[in-house]
Formats: sequence, structure tokens, C-alpha cells
Amino acid sequence: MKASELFYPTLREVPSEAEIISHQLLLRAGFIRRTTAGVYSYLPLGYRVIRKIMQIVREEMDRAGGQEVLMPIIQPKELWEKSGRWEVYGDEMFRLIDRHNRGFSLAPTHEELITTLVDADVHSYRDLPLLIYQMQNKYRDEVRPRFGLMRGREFIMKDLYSFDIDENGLDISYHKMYDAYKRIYERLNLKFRVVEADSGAIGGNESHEFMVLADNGESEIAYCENCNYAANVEKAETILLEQDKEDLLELTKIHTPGERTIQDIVDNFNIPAFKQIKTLMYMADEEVVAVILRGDRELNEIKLKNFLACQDLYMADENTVRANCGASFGSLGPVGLNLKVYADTEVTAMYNFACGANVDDYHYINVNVGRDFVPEKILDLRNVVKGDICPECGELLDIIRGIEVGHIFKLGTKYSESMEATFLDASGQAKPFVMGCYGIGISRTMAAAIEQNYDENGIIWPLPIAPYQVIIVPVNVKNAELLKAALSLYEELNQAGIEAIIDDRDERAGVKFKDADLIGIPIRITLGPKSWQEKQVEMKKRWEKDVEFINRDEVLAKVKAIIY
RNA sequence: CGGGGCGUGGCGCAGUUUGGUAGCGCGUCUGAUUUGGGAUCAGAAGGUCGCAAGUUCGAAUCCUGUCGCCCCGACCA
Repeated sequence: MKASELFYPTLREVPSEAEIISHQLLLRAGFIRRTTAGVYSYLPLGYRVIRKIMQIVREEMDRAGGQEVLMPIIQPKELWEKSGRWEVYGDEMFRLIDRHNRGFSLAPTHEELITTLVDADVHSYRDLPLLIYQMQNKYRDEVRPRFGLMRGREFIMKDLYSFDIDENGLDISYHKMYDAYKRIYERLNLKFRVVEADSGAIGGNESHEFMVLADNGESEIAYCENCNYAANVEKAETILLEQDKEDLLELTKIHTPGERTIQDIVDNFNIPAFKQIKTLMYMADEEVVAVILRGDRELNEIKLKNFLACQDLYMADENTVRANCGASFGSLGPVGLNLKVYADTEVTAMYNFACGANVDDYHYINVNVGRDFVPEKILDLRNVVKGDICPECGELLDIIRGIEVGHIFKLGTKYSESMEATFLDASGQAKPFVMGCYGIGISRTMAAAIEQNYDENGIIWPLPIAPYQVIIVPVNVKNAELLKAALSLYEELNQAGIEAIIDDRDERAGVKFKDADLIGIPIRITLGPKSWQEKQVEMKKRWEKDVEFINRDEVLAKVKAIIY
């Protein structure tokens, strides 16, 4: 491709809408343009990257036995009513109405449709297993789209759905996908980690997320260097260390006027946070419940929600709190509380701690579990932190950040049951398909690749997904001999199947270098007047600082050596 | 949905408090001089100031409404 003909409008300044690096660079380098909130056009360079990612994903899906299909994005309301998700999805789902006043969704995912589709034509266990996938736009009316491609309202996803006879079959399909996903991220040349995940609203039990590691990733990953344990902090567990027992002191109520936070009590009563208890009030559907944690811990709402198996979970407002406890936020505690109290496991290892007294401006000290109150249930409810104990091996956990680019679930029969999708097994019995679902955010992967690979000059594309592999820069196109030499080199690379750009624009060298760095082409070949007299060119790898002078005739071989 | 902010040429912004000929930098076009890390000089094009309805002799500026966008939070692949 000739740069003079390529549509890649680069920007010198950072558009004000872009907050994170991938968004800024994608805009500046002319890869994408915003159409409306959370919706983007992919320009030629951006779309090339998308296609490369798709191609790698496609090859690995096919290798694992997947079959690609294309399904509608516009889907009838009835489909979603059948599974119950017309309600469940709420405002997250784009909805539209046709001229006959019929309701439709812009599909956020395709479980309903694929299940219906397979059910219509697959009737026998002999036709299973079946692995069907699609790559296309999906829609989610995010409350707040942000971070460019990272959290769009329209995004490109690959989703594969597996249909099996039973749990054993699902295990096999699941592990095929697990392996395929690892291959994909290895081939994309991204640093990633596979983590145990909460399966969330989609349902099912086993679930893994594939995280591209990046310092400003949205997800936190707890991992163990020692044993490979890795889990999303939403899911990560830890082990309770045995504590020395203490003699139980007498429960005492103290006056704490104006003290509302854990930190207040730390500051003014010299009671460390780990000797206090934090009491949180939640509305679980219609029921008010209390949750207690060590004072310096954070509640993991997902763990709580999963345990309570409720539809809605949110923090109770002040009126509710006062009505149920007789005091406001700063003075809550489990003692004498007439509500179900769910206690984090760690609380059982605490003695003589402080907490609110359910009377404004009063706290208890020397509170003890069992003697002063009895929790409804003791369970793991907190977020793990750096330094917690690995649940697998007992070493210490660390926390790193990542971007979720892939997620695999075992769905079981959740959708096949609600959609009444069955096959006949060997004994002639109708059975629901046992399903799995396996997603990769294609457009998000593009953004994640940048978050992991950039410098102050721009993007540094991993070779497998770079829009072009080589950029040839004749320093001065008015120098006819130089331009001719550059063009001949360009032809040679093209013939050899190397994807190259030649920057034949009549621009100053500095401009060309800046643009080449910005768009992140991995290999730059520069032809300058001086070295060309020796028939030499300059080769620079985008991810390295120094340049190498090589003979013109070596270029193809050297480039191939880097690429393959 | 709660809180905060912004809509002025392609991009980044000033001008709005106190109404009076719409500005700056970058980019774009023309010419000259330049030519290895976003050149210099000279000239030029390009804006219904988000939209609508008001107040006024006069509105980017004041009032009302409306749309869009951004940030923080709750939510999420």
C-alpha cells in the first residue's frame, strides 16, 4: 500500500474524548473514528487489525471443530421472552419496534437464537456434539460507554456455543475451547493469564476468563506465583489463618459522639481497623440483611449475591437502616440486631472487637462472636487482597490488573430448558442439550493489545496483528533514485507476500517517522541518500531503540527472519 | 439513574462574568525557501457559535426548552 493513497488520518493532538491510551492512539493513528457514544467506525488500518484477530480466532475455532455461521442481529422479542431475558436484560438491551408495533432486540448475545436454531434441526444424540460459532457485531446499551473500544455499545464478538449430550461431553467441549483460547492468545502474542471467574448473570458453574495483562486494566486478578492459582478478585478465595485465642473481655458500651467511620474510631479511640467490625445493610430483593466484615476489609457483593441467590442486591438507604437498627450508618453493629447477619469467615477469628451499638453515637467494645451475637451464616464474603493466603498452596497471593478479552462458561441446560430444546438420547428419551458458551471480544482485544504494547511515540503492534508488517520510508521522494530503489524494494516484499506500506508522500523525514511510529508498524526500512550510496538501508524494529544498517539484498531475508 | 462539566472551522482551545464586526494554535490549500524525528516565510480557504423558541435596536454571550457529548459513582463482556 502506498501511504500517499492510504486513508489514515493521523492526528497530532489528542482528541479530548479519549481518556485511556488505547483510545487515544486508535484515534490519533487513524484506526477508528467515533460515530456516536460507544459506537465506532473502523478505518482501513483498524479494520485490518480486526480482520487479523478474527482470522486467528477463526483458524483456532475451526481447528477445534467449530463451524462458523452468521446469525441475525435483529431478533424478535418472543425469542427473548421465552428464555425470560426480555425482562432480565432490562435497559442493557437495545430494543426497537417495527411498523407493525412488534418488538425486537439488537442482540447482545445469541444463546436464545442458536438454541432455537439447533433445536429445530438437531433431533438425535447421533448429531452431537455440535460446536457453532459466529463473529459479528453485538449490542449492549451500556449505562456508560467509555474507554473507546474497551466498553462500546456496539462491539465485535466471537461467540461459540457447544451442544452436548451430557456433562461429560460438555467437559470435553469446554476443554477444547480452553485449549483453543490459550492458543489464540499465544498466537496473538499477548501476555495473558487464565483466571477462574464468577459466571455471573449468564449462569452455569465452571467459568474461566482470559485476561490480557495491562496496568490500567479494569479487572483485578489474584494470583499465586507458586502454584498457578489465578482468579478474578470477584471470585478469588483465601484461607483463614488460625489466630491466637484471647480471653473474652466484658462487653462495654462507649460514647462515641460524631464518630461515623472505621477510620474515626482508629484515630480517636486508638482501636486499629482489624479490631473493628464493619456492618453493612443490604436490600436483597425485599429482605433487609446485615453483613459484617473486619473493619479494613471490602465486601465482595458478588459473593454475597451468589450466596443469597437474589435478583437484586443494593445497599439499604438511610431510612431503611434507621427503621431496622434504630441508628444510622456510623453506629451499626450486629449485637442485638433483629436481622439476619451474614458474617465473613474472618470475623470468627476476631476477639474483643469494636462495632456500632445500633444507637447513634455509641459503640460497643470487647464484642465477641457467639457470646454477644450469633450470625445467621458464616461464609467467605470479602475481596482478597495482596498478601492473603493462596487457597491452593498456602503461599501468598498477589494482585495484578488485566483486561478481560475472553470468557468461557458452562451453561449446562439453563437455556435448553427454558427454550425447550431437546434431542432424543440412545434410549429414545427427550433430553435438553447440555450447552457451553465461549466468547472473545474481538474489538476489545484490539484495544487490549495496545494497552499492553505502546510507548510515548505510539502503538507497537504485535507482529501477528499488525495492520502491515513493514513500512518502507524513502527519506526524500524528490530524490528519484531513492524513490525508485524504495519502490523496487516494496515490489520485492509484496511479491514475497510481505504486507508493506511505502511512504511515498512528499513529506519531511520527521513527519514520516512520527507517523510510522504512531501507527505502530513493526518493521521500518529507511532509505537515506548517504547509506544508499553503499546500497545499504536502515532497519529498525518498532519495539527496539537502535537501528541496523543492512545491505539492500539482505532485506527480504532479514524481514522474513523476523516475521516467521 | 445520582453527581459534576462541556457543545465556537477537521483537531485542541479562548471569547460568555459586563450583549456591540467571531479569534488563537495545529491541520488544509497556493507559492517560495527547506529536507534524517511532526520546518520557515508569505498568502488563502474554511464557522447558521449543538438545536428551537424568547428578551433586545442588536445575542456565541441573557432567559426558557431541547438534543448531544465527556467525567465520577452504581452496573457490566
